[in-house]
Amino acid sequence: MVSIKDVAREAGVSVATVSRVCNDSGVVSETTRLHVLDVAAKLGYSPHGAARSLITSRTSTIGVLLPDLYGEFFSEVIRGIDRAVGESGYHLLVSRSHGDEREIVAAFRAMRGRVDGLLVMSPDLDARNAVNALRDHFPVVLLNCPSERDQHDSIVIANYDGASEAMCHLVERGHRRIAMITGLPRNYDSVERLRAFRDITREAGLAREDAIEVGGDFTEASGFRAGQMLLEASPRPTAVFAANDSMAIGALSALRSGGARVPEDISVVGFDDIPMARYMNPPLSTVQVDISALGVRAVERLLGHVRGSHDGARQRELVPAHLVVRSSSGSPAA
Amino acid sequence: MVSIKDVAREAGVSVATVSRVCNDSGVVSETTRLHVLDVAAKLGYSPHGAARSLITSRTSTIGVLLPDLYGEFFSEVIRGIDRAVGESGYHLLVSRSHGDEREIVAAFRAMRGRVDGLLVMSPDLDARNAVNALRDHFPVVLLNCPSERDQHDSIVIANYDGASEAMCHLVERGHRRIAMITGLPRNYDSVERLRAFRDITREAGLAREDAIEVGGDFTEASGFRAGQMLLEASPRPTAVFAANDSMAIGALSALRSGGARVPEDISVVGFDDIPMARYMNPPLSTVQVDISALGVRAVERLLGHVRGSHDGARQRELVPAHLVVRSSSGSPAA
DNA sequence: ACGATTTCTGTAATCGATTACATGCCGGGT
DNA sequence: ACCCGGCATGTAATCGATTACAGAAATCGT
Repeated sequence: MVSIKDVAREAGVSVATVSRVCNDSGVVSETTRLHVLDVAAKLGYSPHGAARSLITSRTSTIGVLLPDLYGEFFSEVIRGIDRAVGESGYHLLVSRSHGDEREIVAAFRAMRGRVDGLLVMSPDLDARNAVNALRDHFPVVLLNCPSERDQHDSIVIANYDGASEAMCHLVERGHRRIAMITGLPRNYDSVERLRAFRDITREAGLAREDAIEVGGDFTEASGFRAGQMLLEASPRPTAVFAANDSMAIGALSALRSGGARVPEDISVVGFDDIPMARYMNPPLSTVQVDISALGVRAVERLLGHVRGSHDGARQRELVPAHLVVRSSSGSPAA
Repeated sequence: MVSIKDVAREAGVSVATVSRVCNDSGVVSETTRLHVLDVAAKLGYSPHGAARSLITSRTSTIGVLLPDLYGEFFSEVIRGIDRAVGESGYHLLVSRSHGDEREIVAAFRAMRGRVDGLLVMSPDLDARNAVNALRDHFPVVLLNCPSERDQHDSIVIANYDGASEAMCHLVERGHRRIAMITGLPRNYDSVERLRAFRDITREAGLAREDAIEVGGDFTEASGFRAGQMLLEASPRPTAVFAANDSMAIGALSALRSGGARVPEDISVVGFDDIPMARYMNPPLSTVQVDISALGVRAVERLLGHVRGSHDGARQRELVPAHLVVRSSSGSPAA
C-alpha cells in the first residue's frame, strides 16, 4: 500500500507538505499543491484511517451495539441510524451481542479507539448492569434500553403510552374479556407493554380471570400457538392484544384457520405497525411507532455529545407511539 | 483515556510486558501476569484499536458498501452478512453510496486503513467503472454487481434463470399476452430479468405486441401505476410479471381495485419472495431467492481472501433463484 | 545593502500499540 | 570460581499520519 512517504518521495517534497495538501491546512504554494495532488492521484494514494485517527483522536465513526438484526424492527432502526449518520459524514461500525454482560463488555472494548461514540440497543433487562459499567469517559446513547435515568442519555419508545391507547380502545369498544400475548419476560418493551395491559384492565374493572396473559417470544410462530390456545379458552376472550405485530399476525392466522371471524368474534391489535400490517386480511389495527425516527434521534443526540456541545443534561427522550385503528378490531358481538 | 503506558507505570513494568500479557504472546512470569491483569482491570484499560491495527496492519473489520438500506432486500442481505461476520469475530463497517463513481471512490478511500476487505454491492450499471477502478491491492468481493468476469470475485443472484422459470411457468399455463413491469433501466437485476422476459416471449413465439413492457422503479407505487395502465390496455394481458415483489404487490392492488380478478382475469408473478408475499391476497407467486445466503457466501469468500488462502481463482458464483407457485397465477380464462 | 517580514517548506515529536533484540539475573555443570 | 544457558523483562524501532516549530527563501522598507 502506498503511504504518505511514498507520495512525498515521488513528489520531491516532505510528508508535512503532502499532509497539508491533503487537508487544506497550513499554507502551500499553488504550484506544489497541484504537483502533489497529481502525484497522489497517480499513485492512487489514500490516507490510512487508523494512522490518522491515532494522532487526531477522531475516527468519524460511531459504533452501534445491537442485540440482533432479525425482524422488521431492527432493520428499520438501522435504516434511521444510517440515514442520520450518512448525512453527517460519519461511518457506522456495527457489532452484535446477545445482550449478556460479558459480550457487551467485549464488544465495547473492541470498539475502543475505533469509534467516537456508541449507540447501545439492548432491550434485555439483564443488560442493564453491563450498560452501566460502560465508562462514561465515552459518549453513549441508549436506544430503547432499560436504565436508571440520569445514568445515560437515552431514547425510548413510548411503550406504556402506546399500549395504553390500544387497550383503552378495546375497553371503549366494550370488550370485557381481553387476552394479551406477551413478549419475552426479560425484554424491556415487553415488560412495559404488559404493565399497561395490567393497569388498563384493572382500571376498567375487569376481573382477574378476564385479563388473560399468554406467553410469547415475539415470533410469528409463538403468536400462532397463542392464538390456538385462546381458541380453546372458555369463555373465549373477545379481544387479543399482541405485544408486537409478528405475533398478532401469527394469532390472526390461528384464529381464522380455527374458524373465528376477525373482528366479529375476536378483535386483534398489534404493536409496531410493520409494513406488512396493513396488508393483512383484515388489515391489522396496531400501535404505530416511527421506528426509524428512533434511530435518527439517537444519532443526533450522540453526535451532539461527540462534537462537544450538549454534554450537560442527561435526559430520556420518548418517541411517540399511537394507535392506528384498521379493520381487525371492533366492538364485540353483543 | 487510559493507555498501555498508564498500565505499565501503575504496575511498575514496561509497556512490552503489558502488551505481552494482553496478547498471551512471549513469556511472562505468572506473578507479573496476574499483577498486570489486575492493574489493567482496575484502570479499566482496553487497547486502542487504531494504534493496534496501525502496527499489525490488521483491523478485524470488513467494509460494506451499499447503495441504500431501504427495502426488504437490503436488510435481508445485511442480516446474512452480519451473521457470517459475527461468527468469525469480525466487525462490520458500513457505508452508503448512491452508486455514482465519485461517491464510491470516496467511500473506498475512507475505508482505507480501517478494513481488511471490502464487500461492494452496487447494482447500478454506472458503478461498473468505479468498481473496476478499485485497486486490487485489496480484497474485494462484489455482491450482485455487474462486472466483467475475472476482474473481481463476485456473487450474483441467478436473475436470468429465475425470471426464465417464472416466464416459462406463465407460458406453460397458456398465457399468450404477457406484460412485464420492469425495474430501473440502469439496474443490473432489472436488465437481467428483462432479458429473460424478452428471450422467453420470443422463444414462445409471442408477437412483439403481446410482450408488453411497462416501466417501473422497484417501488410499490410504480407497480400500482403500472397496474392501472395495464387495466386500460386493450386487449388486456392475461399475465403480469413484475421485476420485484414490491411492484407486484402494487400491481395487485391496482388490478383488484380496478375490478380485475387475480388470477382468474390476470395472473401476477413477482421476484424476491419477500416475507410479505405469502400474506398477500391472493398469496403471491414469486421467484424465491435466499437473499441472506447471498450475504453469507459473500463474507465467506471475502474472508477467504483476507486470510490469505484462496487467492488464486477469481470466480463468479450464482445464488439460485426458483419459482414458488402460490395462488396469484394460473391459467387464463379460455 | 541590510535587517525585518512574510511566505513557504522541512524536521522531528507524537499518538498507542507490537516486537526484535539486548540485557540482567539466576542456577547448574565442571 | 567461572561460564553458559535459559528465563524474564526492558529498550527502542516501527506503523502512517498530524502539527508545532525551525529554517530558508523571497519581498519589502529605509
